[in-house]
Parts: sequence; C-alpha cells; structure tokens
Amino acid sequence: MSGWKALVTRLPSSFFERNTLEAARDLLGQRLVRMVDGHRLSGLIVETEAYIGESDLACHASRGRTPRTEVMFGPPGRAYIYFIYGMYYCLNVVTEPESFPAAVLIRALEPEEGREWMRERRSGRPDRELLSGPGKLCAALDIDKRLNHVDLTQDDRLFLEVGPPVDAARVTASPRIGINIPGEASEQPWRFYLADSPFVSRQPARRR
DNA sequence: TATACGATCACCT
DNA sequence: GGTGATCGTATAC
Repeated sequence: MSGWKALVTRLPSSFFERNTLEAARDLLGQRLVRMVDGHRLSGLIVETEAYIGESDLACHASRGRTPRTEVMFGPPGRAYIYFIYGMYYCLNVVTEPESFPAAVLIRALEPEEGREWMRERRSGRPDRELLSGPGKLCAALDIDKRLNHVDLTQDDRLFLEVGPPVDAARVTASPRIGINIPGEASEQPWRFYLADSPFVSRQPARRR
C-alpha cells in the first residue's frame, strides 16, 4: 500500500474522448511534461480554452478539413500545434471521438520542474511570466511544429500526467481571449482558469 | 501568384 | 490604453 502515491499516471485517451467543455475544465490542475535532452520540464495547467466543432466560428475547423486542421478530425489525445502571428506556436489537445473536430488550447501553466531551463529560453523573465500565455509556454518548453500530431497518451517527448486535485471553487469560466467575431463565438464562456492563480495569462478584471 | 489576416507578445504612451 | 513584428494559411484572383 505504501508508495502508491508515487505512481505517476498519464491521462488516458478516455479523458479526451468526451465533451470538450468537460475536458477543458478537468485539464486544470493536470501536469504537462516536456522532455528535453533527458530533462523534465513541467507545469500545472491553470488556464484552458475549448474549441468545439465546425459550428464554432472561432474554431479553426469551422473552415472545414484542411492540412492544418486535419489532426482535429483524428483520434483524441493528439497534439494540435499551429503557428500564429508569424512568430508563435500554440498547443492544443484534440478531444471528442474521432471525426468530430475539437480541441482544448493550453493557455497557461504554473511552472514546476526545469524552471532554470525555461528562464534561459524566456530571457530571464520572472517565473510568473514563464508560461503565462499560449505562445509563451510553447517558447519556454521548446514546443513547435515538430510535435504536431504527437499522441500525448503515448509519446515520450510531450505528455500529460494526473496532477493534484483542484478545488472546484477555484475554477472560473469567461469568454475566450482574442476572439473578435460578430456573434456568439466571442461570448461563449469557454475559457477556464484558476481565478486565484498568479500564473494565468490575464488576471481577472478588477472589482469596483 | 497575390493578398489579407490571425486562438500573441513585448514594449510603448 | 495602443501598436509593430513576422509568416503560414486560407481565400480570392
């Protein structure tokens, strides 16, 4: 019995083969691990966003099946990594059963292992800013197109582990960041984050 | 082929 | 609060 806690479990494909909103919410608190030169770089997920199907105009798959979006139509648990604004990558995890195109964007992590290595890649920025944004975390963890399509339930370079339980009271929803499309896509509360975390990409709006 | 733009970020006022 | 950097992708010609 003693020692069972030391067993580290990966998130299985059943975690991703379900409703994207549930997966996005439940990814909070889980651990993303990147192996680089035998070193573990990791962080706890504190912010996610759901992109759900061809009818979601903010989802890249709303434009149909293309070379870029093809991975979203495939099996769940794979990485969908895209290049944006000419200089950043963003990491998503594919969700829902195969042929339903959806994914969860990993927007921010609380740094754990490998902080010194991350600081080097992030120009010595403070820990709070190492992984506090989708482009930042890919830069800090050396995540780019090479890892597109990777099976996060099997791969040894990039994967997800079960993290410490998260108190449901900490979980907050809001509209997705950076979506400026007329209509409901801009308003759906499909961003999930830990409101009390200093490591999210944007702090909650000031109360007044 | 040509062009407009984006699920961002860092730095500016 | 605002804006430039920089290029793959989608779409229009």
